[in-house]
Amino acid sequence: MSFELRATQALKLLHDFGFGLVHDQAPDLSLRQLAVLLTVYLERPPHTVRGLAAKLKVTKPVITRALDTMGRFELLTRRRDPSDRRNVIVQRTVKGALYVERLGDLMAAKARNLPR
Amino acid sequence: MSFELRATQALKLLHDFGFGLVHDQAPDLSLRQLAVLLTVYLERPPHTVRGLAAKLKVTKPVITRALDTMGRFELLTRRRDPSDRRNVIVQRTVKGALYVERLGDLMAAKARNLPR
DNA sequence: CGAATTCGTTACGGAGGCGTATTGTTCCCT
DNA sequence: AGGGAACAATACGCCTCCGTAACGAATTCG
Repeated sequence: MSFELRATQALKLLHDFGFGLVHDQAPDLSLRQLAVLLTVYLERPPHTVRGLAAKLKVTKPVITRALDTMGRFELLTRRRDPSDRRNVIVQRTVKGALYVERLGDLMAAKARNLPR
Repeated sequence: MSFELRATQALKLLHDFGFGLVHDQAPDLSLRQLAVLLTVYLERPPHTVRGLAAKLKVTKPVITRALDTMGRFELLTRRRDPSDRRNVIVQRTVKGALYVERLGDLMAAKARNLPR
């Protein structure tokens, strides 16, 4: 099992994947929002607004708004940190987990159809 | 050279890739715009507004606007079809080719760092 | 030739994005 | 306790996006 993905194959994968998402009427997230979502689901908690902003090198309102939007889709939730009530902890949701899982499956499926 | 990309690996790849793009201050394109761009650069010409709209299952103004935006970044150009002057042909640009190439390279690089 | 069709674009009202600057809480520290 | 720092959210003005509907230009067809 190797991952020697040539650039041309990577492009086709990206194309097919993006196509699948647009085609499926999935919420049209921006690359930034996607990066936030995947960070929360792939990296180790806890995730704060400040931490996410620093990690992505964007301003805090960008994160707040991304959480607003994706929260509306129920892909994420916010919770106040009990130990330091200034902080907001970003949490996963069932819907979000399913959505992320679908992303992975879709991409893996598209990778399977790549020409050698 | 195989492409058995597991879903979890696909997600990490997507995460790293999105991260790289956001980090590099690349124009924050939406998934739709990315799909349009890659279609033009990967599929065989000619590409018309109508054709792209049909292929992506979106309305024509969506394509027009995507061309406006990416045209501003000089990633694409429009040209009137001489043989049927109702049509607009979407064409590649040097900047666009470089940008797309960079996308492929970035993704291939991220794939190389994937855990087995 | 004139009417109907086919293009891409534009207009419109509404929604959401941006960065900067400000606000309200909560915590820290002396 | 009280002043300052840290945090997330909000306000602001501006820009881009959306879908629906209307539009002008070009072509096709009767």
